[in-house]
Amino acid sequence: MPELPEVEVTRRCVAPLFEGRQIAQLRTTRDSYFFRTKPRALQRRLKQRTVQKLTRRGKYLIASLDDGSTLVLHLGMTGQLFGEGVSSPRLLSATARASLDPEKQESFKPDAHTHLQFEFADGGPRVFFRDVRKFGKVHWLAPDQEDPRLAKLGPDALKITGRQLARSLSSRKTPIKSLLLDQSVLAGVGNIYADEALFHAGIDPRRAGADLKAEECQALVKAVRRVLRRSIQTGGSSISDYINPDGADGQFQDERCVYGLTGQPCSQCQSPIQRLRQGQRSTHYCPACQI
DNA sequence: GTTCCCCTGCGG
DNA sequence: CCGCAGGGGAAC
Repeated sequence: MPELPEVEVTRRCVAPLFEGRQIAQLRTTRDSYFFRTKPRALQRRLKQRTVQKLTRRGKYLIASLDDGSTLVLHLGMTGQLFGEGVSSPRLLSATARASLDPEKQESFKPDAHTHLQFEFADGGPRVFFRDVRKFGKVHWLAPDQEDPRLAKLGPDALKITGRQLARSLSSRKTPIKSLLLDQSVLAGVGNIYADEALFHAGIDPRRAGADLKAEECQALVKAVRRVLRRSIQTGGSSISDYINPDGADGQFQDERCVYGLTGQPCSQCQSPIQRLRQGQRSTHYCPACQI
């Protein structure tokens, strides 16, 4: 679910809940694919550690700890990281929601999908990591230990230059849409913002990477930056699962031009937005505006 | 390059 | 019942 903007909004919201606080205890669910580091080991490694800084690389959140070790978090498709006290029905499944009394503003209670509960020594608000589909990941790194996945990330999508992009695309016959999703080319773009950026740059998602001219690469990185910045400003996109850690919906979904708008008239030319399959993901684009 | 997998829930 | 979903990794 979350792409760079949602991860960045999440980081900004929860950083104050992590930074400078000592973890007293970590509660977890039972072992699953979610845990790259097993629950027991995670609990042992984090106990008594103080979080110094919460940073972001691409779609990863990285907590640096006071003993030089690192906690790496990825939200996957349905991951939610938020502080205790948030009251939001969207955190719950439809069935769980139905059983809630809408009158009393009940705050979130950890449920079966709440895989991490950070409890702090100051006794203040806990931090929860909830993930229904468990495509999210948590991973602990010893001091100086490198994560091969992080090492493979390309330049952050907010920072990559047209020149850098052009260089990565040369000699690639893969469709540009798929290349935008490739985190080793640039880090942070996912399915929504890839489609939106290609629309704003006027580029057909099926074109081979190597086919893009220098000016088009320039236009594309500008479009990528514009949609990502704008989405961060508006609190991200709330389409199905995502909500801000402060419990509010993002607003960027209202500014979408193509994603999830199959059959709707293009905002520029009124042609119906088309949908197609690339890899296992769907792509949305305007057949008239994007060439 | 595709294809399939991980997992759960929703909506047609 | 089926196909769909802001992700990523591994196997053909």
